[in-house]
Amino acid sequence: MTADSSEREWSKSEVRIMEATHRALLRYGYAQLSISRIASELDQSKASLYYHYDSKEDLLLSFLEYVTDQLESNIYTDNNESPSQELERFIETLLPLQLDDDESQLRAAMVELRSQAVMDEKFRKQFTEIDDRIVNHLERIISKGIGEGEFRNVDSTRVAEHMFATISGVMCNRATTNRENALA
Amino acid sequence: MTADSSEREWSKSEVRIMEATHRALLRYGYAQLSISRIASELDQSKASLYYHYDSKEDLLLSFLEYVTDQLESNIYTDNNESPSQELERFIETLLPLQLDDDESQLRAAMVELRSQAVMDEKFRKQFTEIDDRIVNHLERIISKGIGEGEFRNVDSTRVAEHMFATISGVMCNRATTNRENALA
DNA sequence: GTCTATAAGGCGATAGAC
DNA sequence: GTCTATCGCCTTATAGAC
Repeated sequence: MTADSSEREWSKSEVRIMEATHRALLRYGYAQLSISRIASELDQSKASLYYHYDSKEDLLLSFLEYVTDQLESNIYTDNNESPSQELERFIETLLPLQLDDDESQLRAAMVELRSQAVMDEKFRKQFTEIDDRIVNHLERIISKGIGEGEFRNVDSTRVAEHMFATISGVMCNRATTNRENALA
Repeated sequence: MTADSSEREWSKSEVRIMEATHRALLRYGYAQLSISRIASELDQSKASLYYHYDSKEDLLLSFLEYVTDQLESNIYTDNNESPSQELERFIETLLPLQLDDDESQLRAAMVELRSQAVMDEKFRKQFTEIDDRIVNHLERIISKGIGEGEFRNVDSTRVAEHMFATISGVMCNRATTNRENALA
Protein backbone atom coordinates (compact mmCIF):
# COMPACT_ATOMS: atom_id res chain seq x y z
CA MET A 1 0.00 0.00 0.00
CA THR A 2 1.04 3.54 -0.73
CA ALA A 3 4.41 2.72 -2.27
CA ASP A 4 3.84 6.18 -3.60
CA SER A 5 7.30 7.43 -4.34
CA SER A 6 10.09 8.23 -1.95
CA GLU A 7 9.49 5.68 0.79
CA ARG A 8 12.98 4.61 1.67
CA GLU A 9 14.74 2.28 4.02
CA TRP A 10 15.66 3.54 7.46
CA SER A 11 18.39 1.54 9.16
CA LYS A 12 18.38 1.12 12.90
CA SER A 13 21.10 3.67 13.49
CA GLU A 14 19.48 6.13 11.14
CA VAL A 15 16.25 5.85 13.09
CA ARG A 16 18.11 6.38 16.35
CA ILE A 17 19.66 9.55 14.95
CA MET A 18 16.38 10.78 13.56
CA GLU A 19 14.68 10.23 16.91
CA ALA A 20 17.49 12.03 18.69
CA THR A 21 17.10 14.90 16.24
CA HIS A 22 13.40 14.90 16.95
CA ARG A 23 13.97 15.13 20.70
CA ALA A 24 16.59 17.84 20.33
CA LEU A 25 14.23 19.80 18.10
CA LEU A 26 11.43 19.60 20.67
CA ARG A 27 13.76 20.56 23.47
CA TYR A 28 15.65 23.46 21.88
CA GLY A 29 13.75 24.55 18.80
CA TYR A 30 15.27 24.88 15.38
CA ALA A 31 17.31 28.01 15.93
CA GLN A 32 19.20 26.39 18.83
CA LEU A 33 19.50 23.01 17.19
CA SER A 34 23.14 22.01 16.84
CA ILE A 35 25.10 18.91 16.07
CA SER A 36 26.32 18.92 19.67
CA ARG A 37 22.81 18.88 21.03
CA ILE A 38 21.68 16.14 18.70
CA ALA A 39 24.74 14.13 19.68
CA SER A 40 24.03 14.54 23.35
CA GLU A 41 20.41 13.42 22.88
CA LEU A 42 21.89 10.42 21.12
CA ASP A 43 24.44 9.88 23.92
CA GLN A 44 27.19 9.72 21.37
CA SER A 45 29.89 12.06 20.17
CA LYS A 46 29.47 14.69 17.50
CA ALA A 47 32.09 12.99 15.36
CA SER A 48 29.99 9.85 15.04
CA LEU A 49 27.22 11.88 13.43
CA TYR A 50 29.68 12.96 10.76
CA TYR A 51 30.36 9.35 10.03
CA HIS A 52 26.70 8.96 9.03
CA TYR A 53 26.09 12.35 7.44
CA ASP A 54 28.29 14.69 5.45
CA SER A 55 27.02 17.86 7.03
CA LYS A 56 24.38 19.35 9.25
CA GLU A 57 22.28 20.27 6.23
CA ASP A 58 22.50 16.69 5.03
CA LEU A 59 21.28 15.39 8.37
CA LEU A 60 18.41 17.84 8.52
CA LEU A 61 17.27 17.05 5.00
CA SER A 62 17.17 13.41 6.00
CA PHE A 63 15.16 14.35 9.04
CA LEU A 64 12.71 16.17 6.81
CA GLU A 65 12.30 13.04 4.71
CA TYR A 66 11.83 11.00 7.85
CA VAL A 67 9.04 13.22 9.10
CA THR A 68 7.42 13.23 5.66
CA ASP A 69 7.42 9.45 5.57
CA GLN A 70 5.75 9.36 8.97
CA LEU A 71 3.10 11.80 7.81
CA GLU A 72 2.41 9.66 4.75
CA SER A 73 2.04 6.49 6.73
CA ASN A 74 -0.37 8.23 9.09
CA ILE A 75 -2.45 9.50 6.23
CA TYR A 76 -2.92 6.65 3.83
CA THR A 77 -4.60 4.14 6.10
CA ASP A 78 -7.78 4.05 4.06
CA ASN A 79 -10.78 2.48 5.64
CA ASN A 80 -14.06 2.47 3.81
CA GLU A 81 -15.05 5.93 4.90
CA SER A 82 -17.19 8.38 3.03
CA PRO A 83 -15.30 11.23 1.35
CA SER A 84 -16.50 13.75 3.91
CA GLN A 85 -15.34 11.54 6.76
CA GLU A 86 -12.05 11.04 5.00
CA LEU A 87 -11.67 14.77 4.47
CA GLU A 88 -12.44 15.50 8.07
CA ARG A 89 -9.98 12.93 9.32
CA PHE A 90 -7.28 14.21 7.00
CA ILE A 91 -7.72 17.76 8.23
CA GLU A 92 -7.73 16.54 11.80
CA THR A 93 -4.40 14.85 11.07
CA LEU A 94 -2.91 18.09 9.79
CA LEU A 95 -4.52 20.34 12.38
CA PRO A 96 -5.28 18.33 15.51
CA LEU A 97 -7.97 20.11 17.48
CA GLN A 98 -6.66 19.02 20.81
CA LEU A 99 -3.07 20.04 21.07
CA ASP A 100 -1.15 17.18 22.58
CA ASP A 101 1.92 18.94 23.89
CA ASP A 102 4.61 17.09 21.97
CA GLU A 103 2.52 17.07 18.81
CA SER A 104 1.97 20.80 18.84
CA GLN A 105 5.64 21.35 19.58
CA LEU A 106 6.52 19.25 16.57
CA ARG A 107 4.19 21.29 14.36
CA ALA A 108 5.82 24.43 15.68
CA ALA A 109 9.27 23.02 14.97
CA MET A 110 8.15 22.18 11.44
CA VAL A 111 7.17 25.80 10.96
CA GLU A 112 10.67 26.80 12.02
CA LEU A 113 12.19 24.20 9.75
CA ARG A 114 10.02 25.42 6.91
CA SER A 115 11.42 28.90 7.27
CA GLN A 116 14.77 27.49 6.22
CA ALA A 117 13.17 26.88 2.86
CA VAL A 118 13.16 30.61 2.25
CA MET A 119 16.90 30.71 1.62
CA ASP A 120 17.86 27.09 1.12
CA GLU A 121 16.85 25.64 -2.25
CA LYS A 122 17.15 22.03 -1.07
CA PHE A 123 14.76 22.64 1.77
CA ARG A 124 12.40 24.44 -0.55
CA LYS A 125 12.37 21.53 -2.92
CA GLN A 126 11.52 19.17 -0.10
CA PHE A 127 8.70 21.32 1.19
CA THR A 128 7.37 21.81 -2.32
CA GLU A 129 7.10 18.06 -2.59
CA ILE A 130 5.40 17.65 0.77
CA ASP A 131 2.86 20.33 -0.07
CA ASP A 132 2.20 18.91 -3.50
CA ARG A 133 1.37 15.58 -1.96
CA ILE A 134 -1.00 17.09 0.54
CA VAL A 135 -2.83 19.09 -2.13
CA ASN A 136 -3.05 16.06 -4.38
CA HIS A 137 -4.52 14.02 -1.59
CA LEU A 138 -7.07 16.73 -0.85
CA GLU A 139 -7.97 16.91 -4.50
CA ARG A 140 -8.43 13.17 -4.72
CA ILE A 141 -10.83 13.18 -1.78
CA ILE A 142 -12.81 16.08 -3.22
CA SER A 143 -13.07 14.53 -6.67
CA LYS A 144 -14.25 11.30 -5.14
CA GLY A 145 -16.84 13.22 -3.13
CA ILE A 146 -18.08 14.92 -6.25
CA GLY A 147 -18.25 11.66 -8.14
CA GLU A 148 -20.31 10.08 -5.38
CA GLY A 149 -22.61 13.09 -5.30
CA GLU A 150 -21.63 13.96 -1.74
CA PHE A 151 -19.99 17.30 -2.57
CA ARG A 152 -21.14 20.06 -4.86
CA ASN A 153 -19.59 20.09 -8.32
CA VAL A 154 -16.69 22.45 -7.72
CA ASP A 155 -13.28 22.90 -9.32
CA SER A 156 -11.52 20.35 -7.15
CA THR A 157 -8.03 21.67 -7.91
CA ARG A 158 -8.90 25.21 -6.92
CA VAL A 159 -10.78 24.13 -3.83
CA ALA A 160 -7.97 21.84 -2.72
CA GLU A 161 -5.47 24.63 -3.26
CA HIS A 162 -7.60 27.03 -1.29
CA MET A 163 -8.15 24.62 1.57
CA PHE A 164 -4.48 23.92 1.74
CA ALA A 165 -3.62 27.62 1.93
CA THR A 166 -6.06 28.01 4.79
CA ILE A 167 -4.67 25.00 6.59
CA SER A 168 -1.11 26.29 6.19
CA GLY A 169 -2.15 29.64 7.53
CA VAL A 170 -3.72 28.13 10.63
CA MET A 171 -0.64 25.97 11.24
CA CYS A 172 1.59 28.98 10.93
CA ASN A 173 -0.55 31.20 13.11
CA ARG A 174 -0.92 28.61 15.81
CA ALA A 175 2.83 28.31 15.96
CA THR A 176 3.71 31.98 15.89
CA THR A 177 0.98 33.86 17.73
CA ASN A 178 -1.09 33.62 20.88
CA ARG A 179 -4.26 34.09 18.90
CA GLU A 180 -6.97 31.47 18.81
CA ASN A 181 -8.67 30.01 15.79
CA ALA A 182 -11.76 28.07 15.03
CA LEU A 183 -12.07 25.65 12.13
CA ALA A 184 -14.95 24.16 10.19
CA MET B 1 -5.24 60.00 10.76
CA THR B 2 -4.37 56.54 11.99
CA ALA B 3 -2.86 57.63 15.32
CA ASP B 4 -4.06 54.15 16.11
CA SER B 5 -1.76 52.97 18.84
CA SER B 6 1.93 52.27 18.66
CA GLU B 7 3.04 54.83 16.09
CA ARG B 8 6.27 56.05 17.53
CA GLU B 9 9.02 58.47 16.71
CA TRP B 10 11.91 57.27 14.59
CA SER B 11 15.02 59.39 14.87
CA LYS B 12 17.28 59.83 11.90
CA SER B 13 19.90 57.41 13.18
CA GLU B 14 17.25 54.86 14.11
CA VAL B 15 15.92 55.02 10.57
CA ARG B 16 19.41 54.57 9.15
CA ILE B 17 19.88 51.49 11.30
CA MET B 18 16.49 50.09 10.38
CA GLU B 19 17.19 50.57 6.69
CA ALA B 20 20.58 48.92 7.05
CA THR B 21 18.88 46.03 8.83
CA HIS B 22 16.40 45.84 5.98
CA ARG B 23 19.17 45.66 3.39
CA ALA B 24 21.11 43.08 5.37
CA LEU B 25 17.95 41.00 5.71
CA LEU B 26 17.34 41.08 1.97
CA ARG B 27 20.93 40.24 1.25
CA TYR B 28 21.55 37.42 3.72
CA GLY B 29 18.19 36.25 5.01
CA TYR B 30 17.29 35.97 8.64
CA ALA B 31 19.36 32.94 9.55
CA GLN B 32 22.56 34.64 8.38
CA LEU B 33 21.67 38.04 9.76
CA SER B 34 24.29 39.18 12.25
CA ILE B 35 25.24 42.36 14.01
CA SER B 36 28.43 42.45 11.95
CA ARG B 37 26.51 42.33 8.70
CA ILE B 38 24.06 45.01 9.75
CA ALA B 39 26.98 47.15 10.82
CA SER B 40 28.70 46.72 7.51
CA GLU B 41 25.52 47.66 5.61
CA LEU B 42 25.50 50.72 7.82
CA ASP B 43 29.18 51.39 7.20
CA GLN B 44 29.79 51.65 10.89
CA SER B 45 31.27 49.43 13.54
CA LYS B 46 29.38 46.78 15.48
CA ALA B 47 30.05 48.62 18.71
CA SER B 48 28.08 51.65 17.58
CA LEU B 49 24.99 49.50 17.21
CA TYR B 50 25.31 48.53 20.84
CA TYR B 51 25.25 52.19 21.74
CA HIS B 52 21.74 52.37 20.27
CA TYR B 53 20.42 48.95 21.24
CA ASP B 54 21.06 46.72 24.22
CA SER B 55 21.14 43.49 22.27
CA LYS B 56 20.48 41.90 18.94
CA GLU B 57 17.01 40.87 20.05
CA ASP B 58 16.29 44.44 21.04
CA LEU B 59 17.34 45.70 17.62
CA LEU B 60 15.27 43.11 15.79
CA LEU B 61 12.18 43.82 17.84
CA SER B 62 12.57 47.47 16.89
CA PHE B 63 12.89 46.45 13.29
CA LEU B 64 9.67 44.51 13.59
CA GLU B 65 7.94 47.62 14.93
CA TYR B 66 9.41 49.63 12.10
CA VAL B 67 8.07 47.29 9.44
CA THR B 68 4.69 47.19 11.17
CA ASP B 69 4.47 50.97 11.17
CA GLN B 70 5.23 51.00 7.46
CA LEU B 71 2.53 48.42 6.81
CA GLU B 72 0.00 50.49 8.76
CA SER B 73 0.80 53.67 6.90
CA ASN B 74 0.39 51.84 3.61
CA ILE B 75 -2.94 50.43 4.64
CA TYR B 76 -4.90 53.22 6.21
CA THR B 77 -4.95 55.68 3.34
CA ASP B 78 -8.72 55.59 2.98
CA ASN B 79 -10.17 57.06 -0.13
CA ASN B 80 -13.88 56.92 -0.65
CA GLU B 81 -13.88 53.43 -2.07
CA SER B 82 -16.62 50.87 -1.86
CA PRO B 83 -16.01 48.07 0.67
CA SER B 84 -15.28 45.54 -2.05
CA GLN B 85 -12.71 47.83 -3.64
CA GLU B 86 -11.22 48.46 -0.23
CA LEU B 87 -11.09 44.75 0.48
CA GLU B 88 -9.46 44.03 -2.83
CA ARG B 89 -6.85 46.73 -2.35
CA PHE B 90 -6.10 45.54 1.16
CA ILE B 91 -5.53 42.00 -0.01
CA GLU B 92 -3.40 43.27 -2.86
CA THR B 93 -1.30 45.10 -0.26
CA LEU B 94 -0.76 41.92 1.72
CA LEU B 95 -0.34 39.64 -1.27
CA PRO B 96 0.88 41.67 -4.25
CA LEU B 97 0.05 39.80 -7.42
CA GLN B 98 3.09 40.98 -9.26
CA LEU B 99 6.13 40.12 -7.28
CA ASP B 100 8.44 43.07 -7.32
CA ASP B 101 11.74 41.47 -6.44
CA ASP B 102 12.62 43.40 -3.30
CA GLU B 103 9.04 43.30 -2.10
CA SER B 104 8.74 39.57 -2.39
CA GLN B 105 12.11 39.16 -0.73
CA LEU B 106 10.88 41.26 2.16
CA ARG B 107 7.78 39.10 2.51
CA ALA B 108 10.01 36.07 2.53
CA ALA B 109 12.23 37.61 5.17
CA MET B 110 9.16 38.34 7.27
CA VAL B 111 8.26 34.67 7.12
CA GLU B 112 11.70 33.86 8.45
CA LEU B 113 11.39 36.49 11.13
CA ARG B 114 8.01 35.13 12.06
CA SER B 115 9.48 31.74 12.70
CA GLN B 116 11.41 33.29 15.56
CA ALA B 117 8.06 33.76 17.24
CA VAL B 118 7.87 30.02 17.76
CA MET B 119 10.42 30.11 20.57
CA ASP B 120 10.70 33.78 21.49
CA GLU B 121 7.78 35.13 23.50
CA LYS B 122 8.57 38.76 22.68
CA PHE B 123 8.46 38.06 18.96
CA ARG B 124 5.27 36.12 19.39
CA LYS B 125 3.65 39.02 21.20
CA GLN B 126 4.61 41.38 18.39
CA PHE B 127 3.27 39.10 15.68
CA THR B 128 0.09 38.50 17.64
CA GLU B 129 -0.46 42.25 17.63
CA ILE B 130 0.25 42.60 13.93
CA ASP B 131 -2.14 39.79 13.08
CA ASP B 132 -4.83 41.14 15.36
CA ARG B 133 -4.70 44.45 13.58
CA ILE B 134 -4.98 42.86 10.18
CA VAL B 135 -7.95 40.74 11.20
CA ASN B 136 -9.64 43.73 12.79
CA HIS B 137 -9.18 45.73 9.63
CA LEU B 138 -10.62 42.93 7.54
CA GLU B 139 -13.56 42.64 9.87
CA ARG B 140 -14.24 46.38 9.69
CA ILE B 141 -14.33 46.28 5.90
CA ILE B 142 -16.64 43.28 5.88
CA SER B 143 -19.02 44.77 8.43
CA LYS B 144 -19.18 47.96 6.44
CA GLY B 145 -19.90 45.96 3.29
CA ILE B 146 -22.73 44.15 5.03
CA GLY B 147 -24.16 47.40 6.37
CA GLU B 148 -24.15 48.89 2.90
CA GLY B 149 -25.77 45.79 1.47
CA GLU B 150 -22.79 45.00 -0.72
CA PHE B 151 -21.87 41.73 1.01
CA ARG B 152 -24.04 38.89 2.16
CA ASN B 153 -24.93 38.91 5.83
CA VAL B 154 -22.17 36.68 7.19
CA ASP B 155 -20.45 36.38 10.54
CA SER B 156 -17.83 39.02 9.86
CA THR B 157 -15.49 37.84 12.61
CA ARG B 158 -15.42 34.30 11.37
CA VAL B 159 -15.04 35.32 7.75
CA ALA B 160 -12.26 37.75 8.57
CA GLU B 161 -10.48 35.08 10.57
CA HIS B 162 -10.85 32.60 7.74
CA MET B 163 -9.65 35.02 5.10
CA PHE B 164 -6.67 35.89 7.22
CA ALA B 165 -5.71 32.26 7.66
CA THR B 166 -5.86 31.78 3.91
CA ILE B 167 -3.78 34.89 3.29
CA SER B 168 -1.17 33.76 5.82
CA GLY B 169 -1.02 30.39 4.17
CA VAL B 170 -0.41 31.86 0.75
CA MET B 171 2.29 34.16 2.10
CA CYS B 172 3.99 31.24 3.78
CA ASN B 173 3.73 28.97 0.77
CA ARG B 174 4.99 31.59 -1.62
CA ALA B 175 8.03 32.05 0.55
CA THR B 176 8.84 28.43 1.22
CA THR B 177 7.90 26.48 -1.87
CA ASN B 178 8.19 26.68 -5.63
CA ARG B 179 4.50 26.03 -6.02
CA GLU B 180 2.20 28.54 -7.65
CA ASN B 181 -1.06 29.85 -6.36
CA ALA B 182 -4.04 31.62 -7.69
CA LEU B 183 -6.15 33.97 -5.60
CA ALA B 184 -9.70 35.32 -5.85
C1' DG C 1 31.59 2.87 14.06
C1' DT C 2 32.81 5.46 17.83
C1' DC C 3 36.00 8.04 20.47
C1' DT C 4 39.01 12.36 22.10
C1' DA C 5 41.05 16.37 20.76
C1' DT C 6 41.34 20.21 18.12
C1' DA C 7 41.22 23.32 14.25
C1' DA C 8 39.26 27.49 12.30
C1' DG C 9 36.05 30.86 12.39
C1' DG C 10 31.83 33.55 13.46
C1' DC C 11 29.03 35.15 17.00
C1' DG C 12 27.18 38.58 20.63
C1' DA C 13 28.81 41.65 23.58
C1' DT C 14 32.10 44.83 26.23
C1' DA C 15 36.22 47.99 27.51
C1' DG C 16 38.22 52.01 26.94
C1' DA C 17 40.16 55.64 23.91
C1' DC C 18 38.79 59.60 21.31
C1' DG D 1 28.44 58.64 19.19
C1' DT D 2 31.83 56.15 17.03
C1' DC D 3 36.06 53.71 16.96
C1' DT D 4 39.59 49.54 17.58
C1' DA D 5 40.60 45.65 19.98
C1' DT D 6 39.38 41.88 22.37
C1' DC D 7 36.98 38.41 25.38
C1' DG D 8 34.68 34.14 25.83
C1' DC D 9 31.67 31.16 23.86
C1' DC D 10 29.71 28.10 20.58
C1' DT D 11 29.61 26.42 16.11
C1' DT D 12 30.61 23.11 12.05
C1' DA D 13 33.75 20.05 10.76
C1' DT D 14 38.13 17.10 10.66
C1' DA D 15 42.35 14.10 12.21
C1' DG D 16 43.75 10.17 13.96
C1' DA D 17 43.61 6.52 17.61
C1' DC D 18 41.05 2.46 18.88
